[in-house]
Amino acid sequence: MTAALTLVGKGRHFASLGIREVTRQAGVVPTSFYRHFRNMDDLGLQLVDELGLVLRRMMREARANVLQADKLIEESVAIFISHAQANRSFFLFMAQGLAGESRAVQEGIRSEMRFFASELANDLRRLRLVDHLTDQDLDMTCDLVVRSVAFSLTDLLGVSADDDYQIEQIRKRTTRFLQLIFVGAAHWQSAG
Amino acid sequence: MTAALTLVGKGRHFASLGIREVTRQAGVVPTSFYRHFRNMDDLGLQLVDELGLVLRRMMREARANVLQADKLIEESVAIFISHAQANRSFFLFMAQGLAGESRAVQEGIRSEMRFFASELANDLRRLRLVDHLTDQDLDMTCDLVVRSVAFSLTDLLGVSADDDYQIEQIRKRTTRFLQLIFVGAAHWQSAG
DNA sequence: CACATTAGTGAACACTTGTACACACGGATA
DNA sequence: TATCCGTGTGTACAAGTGTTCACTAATGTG
Repeated sequence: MTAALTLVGKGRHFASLGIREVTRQAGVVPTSFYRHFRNMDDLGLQLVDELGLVLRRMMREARANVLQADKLIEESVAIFISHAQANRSFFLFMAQGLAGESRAVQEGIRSEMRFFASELANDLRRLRLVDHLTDQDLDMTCDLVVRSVAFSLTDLLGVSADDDYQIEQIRKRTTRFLQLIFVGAAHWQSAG
Repeated sequence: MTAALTLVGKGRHFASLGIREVTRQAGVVPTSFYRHFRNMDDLGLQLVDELGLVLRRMMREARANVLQADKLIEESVAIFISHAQANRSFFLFMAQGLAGESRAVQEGIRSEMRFFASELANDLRRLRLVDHLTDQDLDMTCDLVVRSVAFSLTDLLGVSADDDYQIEQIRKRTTRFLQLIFVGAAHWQSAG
């Protein structure tokens, strides 16, 4: 699995990886592959599971670090970006998988995103920041937030990991996106 | 090119297509490929160019059909969805290419999206619907709109083309996303 | 008409690919 | 101590891969 991620990190697309290629990168003979996975789709699914762990760690850190509400968005975006940098290959895999070849992987990633969105909704509810929204409207808002962040991810992964200027631009833009969405949410009742 | 799109439409990922595979689908001998393209990346780039045409046709239709402003969002989303259905393979290719293997294709698609967003900004400006926003804020809003719609695209392409119920759900959700964003934009000044 | 250009053909090349099979080693269990 | 069991190895095979080259048939231009 690490070998596959390494190749993805080098710019390859997961869908174009072959069994021999992955085992070669892992420094192991091709037949060993079958000791662990039935095929590449299977490997992809196990990667999705690990992706879940990465996301949960990220949420935990965000909850621990975001103390005062007024900086909530900025802090969260910063944490997200630093995690995306630290696990670049993982997030690359995630971005690829969303429109990938395996329906199962696609569904898995989508489901991780839904989970993430619902956790976000819980947190916001708990912080009593969104009392005027119905549950349904809050879910929608969080869904949109997660999608926007996920899309920013593809921006982020498109620039080189040490291009601080561009990364800062992406951070600012993502922050403003979320601010815009929350302004919308704050005034939603009047238009809903 | 049609052959490549056909394969993508059948669920294959563009990055995993080979020259022989594409020519086979095209009913032509492998060597003929080189009469038209230098390699698969080249083919991808030419597909991006054609994608531009598809998008432009879509914008033209939207401009022609969206007459009264109060239904602007709903109408536009509907037109987008019907175009996405009519050119499923093209949009599938676009969704894949955003996180694809070829940096050039990636950049091409991104640039088409930027163009789309800037045209949208022009239209909104012309309709005098957003007089209170600075150019910069309007650009940001349109960027977010285009991204949200693009993400909905991956939802849409994930369900079968004749699952009317699911498609209707996606249409409604996308519409509400955009409404939320525009509510945010309408009140942006107070928070910006 | 002669000619150049374009698109397609078929054979050939040196590799790479997925997968099967029998086998070998090391650590845990009984 | 003997026996599994998980992991890795080496060999093998049929099929598929990208790319080359020289050849041919159709097209439109002088």
